[in-house]
Amino acid sequence: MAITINQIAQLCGVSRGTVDRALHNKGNVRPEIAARIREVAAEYGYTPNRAGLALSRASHPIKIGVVLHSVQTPFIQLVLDACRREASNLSVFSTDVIFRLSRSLDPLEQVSMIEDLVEQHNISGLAVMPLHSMLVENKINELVEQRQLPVVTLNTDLPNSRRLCYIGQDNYAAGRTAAELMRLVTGGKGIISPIIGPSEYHLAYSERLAGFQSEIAQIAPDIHVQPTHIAEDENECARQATLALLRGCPDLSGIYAITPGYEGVCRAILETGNAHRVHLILHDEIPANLRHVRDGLADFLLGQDAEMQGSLPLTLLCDYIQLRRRPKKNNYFTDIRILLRHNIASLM
Amino acid sequence: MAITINQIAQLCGVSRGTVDRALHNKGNVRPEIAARIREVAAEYGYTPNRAGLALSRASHPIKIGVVLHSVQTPFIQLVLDACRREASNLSVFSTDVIFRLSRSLDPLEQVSMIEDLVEQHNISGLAVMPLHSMLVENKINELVEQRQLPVVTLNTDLPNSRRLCYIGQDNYAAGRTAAELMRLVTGGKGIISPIIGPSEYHLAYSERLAGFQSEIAQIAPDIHVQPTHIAEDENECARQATLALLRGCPDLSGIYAITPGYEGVCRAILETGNAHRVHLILHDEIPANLRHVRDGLADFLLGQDAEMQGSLPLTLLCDYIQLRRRPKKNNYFTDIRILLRHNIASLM
DNA sequence: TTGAAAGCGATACCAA
DNA sequence: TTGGTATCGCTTTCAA
Repeated sequence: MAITINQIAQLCGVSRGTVDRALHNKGNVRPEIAARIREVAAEYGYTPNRAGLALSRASHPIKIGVVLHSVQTPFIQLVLDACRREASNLSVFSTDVIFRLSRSLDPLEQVSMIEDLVEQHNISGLAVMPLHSMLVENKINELVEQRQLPVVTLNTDLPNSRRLCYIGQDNYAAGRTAAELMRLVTGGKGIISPIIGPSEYHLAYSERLAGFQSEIAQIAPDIHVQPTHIAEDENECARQATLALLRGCPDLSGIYAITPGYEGVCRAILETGNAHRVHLILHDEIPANLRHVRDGLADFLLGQDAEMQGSLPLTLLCDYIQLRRRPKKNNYFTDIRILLRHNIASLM
Repeated sequence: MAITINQIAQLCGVSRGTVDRALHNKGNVRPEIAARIREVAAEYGYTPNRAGLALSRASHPIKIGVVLHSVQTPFIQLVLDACRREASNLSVFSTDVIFRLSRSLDPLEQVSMIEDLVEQHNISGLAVMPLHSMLVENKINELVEQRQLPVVTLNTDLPNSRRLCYIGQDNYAAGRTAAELMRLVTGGKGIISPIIGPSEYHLAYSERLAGFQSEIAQIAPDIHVQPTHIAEDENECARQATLALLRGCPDLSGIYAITPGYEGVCRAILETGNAHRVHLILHDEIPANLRHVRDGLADFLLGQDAEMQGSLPLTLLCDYIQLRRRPKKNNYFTDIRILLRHNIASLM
């Protein structure tokens, strides 16, 4: 059993209250006594008991804000689910989580959501899936610098901001992985079209495409890459674009579906009836996509760990706020999961 | 905030002690009052507050036993690390974990380790990586039936025992996945040799081989599978066997290394100098194997989630013991991870 | 059969 | 600048 605040008090011949004040630098302790207390605490490796901490906080829970966008997409739904689950675990530690969810890609809206959490709800930490905009970046930096609020980014990063850390995929590496898999199934030749939705505010998407293109150029110079851009990452839009693509390019060897709208892509392939010719690699480990892999329409699925993207940000913030424990890493890259017909049974 | 035992007491007009006795069936409560208390608890969805639970238990921690074998192998080391980490998290819940580790494959020793934990240490739950032996199976059943002790299996299962659940890979599916990958890289023809250590007491190993063989037969009938059995899952033994294999079969297309001894296999391939001809698929996400993938010696690595295999058994046991919450699933299959050069950067 | 009280570890607040 | 006390939710023990 670790040492407790009571034992430190006894060892130093003072009361618990004094120890508490000394360890939290609240003043009102004679400097030499404070020093002695901190010394003893360090010597015995004092760590506050979390059950005690939680219980004493029961009437004044800590609040953590979560800001997500694109919540209508199935993958972000999974992240949100994981986040809610972890939130209910954290209620054990007397920590409340407040959600602000958006379906749009509007940086102004995101900034105002953050402001609302800070001003109205007095949060002690923020987990955000940031839009790729200076407005958001500046707001994050302001929170960190002027309010000492810990901020973590999830799913998509703003690497130049002053966030504590990032939890999510290395999207560039995911794109490179897709390239290698495409080389394997096509034999390294033919025309491939990545299909990508609007990526202006969504760094993750453009990184996947860049990784794919750069890797194909290196390992399969005989593959011709011809991106298809769609106006919205949504099924009908994706379907129309895929239909046009398949008709315009009958000898297409492969499609790399980078952004949501997967159902639209799959329907278009089925409708044009060349399911057996076009190789297909999809992102996002959602039930519908798993079914397409099982049924043989898609060769591979690239998954990312929704569970970890939802839970780890809250865990890290909670540790930071309660125990002042800084995250060990700057980037917590989640797995780049490769799923095919043979290893998805336990996920369905 | 969930309802507390105090609030239930007030609602029912009795004291906390009475509520406690009623909810835990400790007797000494008038039946009609007990019924009323349980009714109110159910109505308001009472769940004990874990911080309170933990704190009150601080002086009498719950004890959980962990029994592992093959601890000298690098993968089990990772499982053990994860297990230790989770154990230190659980100390928050006033739960102590006692380890019994073995390097051998002796069922008698495993049984006596379990007995020691039960008799001498009075554990309230057991997580075990079981040997494939009736001795172990009977012992597990005895604990469950005669002592109502919850038992979970990890890494390797005894599906016919009365364990609460299994946490680990679906090894048969892992073997099938290896088969598909081998088909991809070899083009579906040639001679392939799975290399496998002693699997008499180690169900996981024989399942991988069976899965591999059955799937190859289905999807790549032109591949000839020719297993190599080695006497010990250890490097020098594996090296000798691999050298003999490569010399005896110069046109070998692929090796599927199923059990530890990977370093030996890799050294043998490098020594005979045909690193560029033989395709290689390895199990186990350990640092040395990751390096072989990075360096191009191995085509694929099949990983399993050591983290989850170490932590989930303890979490589930703790929930079961403290909250009487039964695991939701009979099998918690961990990911069958496919790793190649492009998606391992974040793991190294 | 029931209730009251102490204790677990930490924090907050009031009184000295 | 300090110490004492109440509080959080639950279990355990002792007394009525």
